[in-house]
Amino acid sequence: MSQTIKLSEKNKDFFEHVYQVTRLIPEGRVTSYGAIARYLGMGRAARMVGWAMNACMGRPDIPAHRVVNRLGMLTGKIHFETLTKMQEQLEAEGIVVENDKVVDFKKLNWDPTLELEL
DNA sequence: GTCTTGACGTTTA
DNA sequence: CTAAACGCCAAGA
Repeated sequence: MSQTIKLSEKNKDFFEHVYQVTRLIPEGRVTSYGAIARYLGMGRAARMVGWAMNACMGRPDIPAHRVVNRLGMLTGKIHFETLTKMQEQLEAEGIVVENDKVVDFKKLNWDPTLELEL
């Protein structure tokens, strides 16, 4: 019955939350999937964040290039228009990327739970 | 309805 | 320190 609809709405809400948080990432900063997932209450479901990102592809309003894994590696670059697009966009914002990973990632790490102070 | 895959993260060997 | 397995939730085949 309404269960299916209810679930769909809930999922949509989760996706939108991911989009909003990603959109709130300041320029020159990066965050991790796990951080967003935890902020949304998903805890260890960091994969869902990546899944949501894949659905957000095609939207320039969502800086998916600012979202990297916990190691600061550009794991999602393969889903971009080009493999170098992600790195180029990061460098354009002042983020130094080397060997497909963000330099000083720890310093540039932007955690919504901390910055937004839940 | 079941199995596999997936832009991750943590834990154990 | 490195490598592999498990756990998480969702979607596609």
